[in-house]
Amino acid sequence: MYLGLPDSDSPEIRKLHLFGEMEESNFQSLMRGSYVQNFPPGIELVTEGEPSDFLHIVLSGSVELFSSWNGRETSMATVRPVTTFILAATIKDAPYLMSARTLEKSRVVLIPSQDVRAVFDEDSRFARAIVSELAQCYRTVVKSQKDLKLRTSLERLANYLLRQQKRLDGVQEFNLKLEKRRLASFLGMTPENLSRAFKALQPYGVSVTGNRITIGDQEDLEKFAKPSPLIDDFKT
Amino acid sequence: MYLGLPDSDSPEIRKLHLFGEMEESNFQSLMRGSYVQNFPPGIELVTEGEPSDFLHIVLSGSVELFSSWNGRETSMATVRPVTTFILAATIKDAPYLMSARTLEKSRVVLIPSQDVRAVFDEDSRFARAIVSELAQCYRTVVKSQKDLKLRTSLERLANYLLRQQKRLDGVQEFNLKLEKRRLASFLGMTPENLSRAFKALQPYGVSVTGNRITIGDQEDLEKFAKPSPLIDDFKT
DNA sequence: TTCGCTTCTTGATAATTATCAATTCCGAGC
DNA sequence: GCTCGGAATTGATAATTATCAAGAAGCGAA
Repeated sequence: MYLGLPDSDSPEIRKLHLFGEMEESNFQSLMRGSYVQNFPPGIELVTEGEPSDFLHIVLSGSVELFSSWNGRETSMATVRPVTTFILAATIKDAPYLMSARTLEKSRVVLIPSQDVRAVFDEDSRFARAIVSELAQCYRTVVKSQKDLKLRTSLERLANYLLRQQKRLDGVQEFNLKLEKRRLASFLGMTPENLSRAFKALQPYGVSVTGNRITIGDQEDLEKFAKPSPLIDDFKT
Repeated sequence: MYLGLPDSDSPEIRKLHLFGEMEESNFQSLMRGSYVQNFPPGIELVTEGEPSDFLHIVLSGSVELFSSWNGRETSMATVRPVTTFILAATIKDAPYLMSARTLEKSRVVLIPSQDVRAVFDEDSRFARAIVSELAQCYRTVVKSQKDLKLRTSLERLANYLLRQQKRLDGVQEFNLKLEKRRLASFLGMTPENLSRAFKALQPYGVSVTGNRITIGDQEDLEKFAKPSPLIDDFKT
């Protein structure tokens, strides 16, 4: 009989904001009902429209959130360790609005949604953490919406590169963490367009070899990209 | 000395999901610190980037949420009575991500953010309501993002009209609730483009006179618009 | 290594959307 | 009613972005 999550996995989960402050007994109770699984790349973990039975946590690998309509598909976000996803659907007990698939071999925790809702009612610290996480998610999508509506695709790419650079402490060179076609979809453009956009950024000191990006002159690129904390900062 | 909200306003606020379940004493305490004000049209109530000192509630009139970047501006949402706005910023004690202005003469309640956060910690029912509201907000933006990324402007307009129609119990004729230029901005297009888009929907039975819309053949329009509950439903 | 597959790139073209300029329309205020 | 000014429409044009087709490059499996 299955008795919950392997002990080796729970400490890492406990470290997440979401679970960091809650009562140990409640945490244990959540973990007991959960299970962890390894998936190969390209597996669809979640399908939009289906009931949200589980809160998911990526322990390793990466997961793409995407949506489809009328034969078209768009990448909404990439989830990297260690992060939860589809919290809102779990909380509202509503259908998933996005699908999720593994991009690489990934280790994923599944916590039954009804357990999450039950513990939410018991544990006020957990409740507070959930609120904070949800507010964060909301603000992230709002920023992304502003990015989409206020900027051209070239400006979105330029700002994306600057965000990546900032995340890596301002290094001059770095590798893209996404396949280009997924990056294109995430940025709301076609792969062909992304290719041309990279070229169009050459005059601003951006050069690309495979998935290696070099930002020759950060100031120059910023002068074009005009990054704004109200769109591009992760924290606020 | 000012002693809080006029008694005439609180019942309506109490009716909101957000405040419906909380302890009366906590509700009273929130109301005591709040105040209500009438604004003429076109007043900027909130400016993006500023600290979020108040949770706002529209009691009458309407308020536009919008954002700017690099000299451009886009309409993000319209808030109608009786609804709160900028809850996430209040909860996170983070800067506003959107600005807000009155579209018409409006009556607005201002609740000090720190009071909201304080009561949140005291009152678990209020906390639960906030979570539910935040999750709702989040899901609304995700849907809007899908609308933007997966559809052309013509498809967005068609689906917008169908949503309005549905909201009005399927009436054949109705008035737009927004100026066309604001609708255009909300839909992510220019006013000129919106004008042409209306014409392009004529073959599907849509006719427009001023701000009066007639949907001649709903099925026909739906065949073009392909509405999806995962983008267009309010509730889920 | 080589094969086979997918991704990426490039060029040519088309569709979509934006911009600019000029009317026309409509409503508030006189 | 009339006048004024912003909003909406229309036409012409430009910019942006997508599509289609072909070739190049990269990568894993045999």
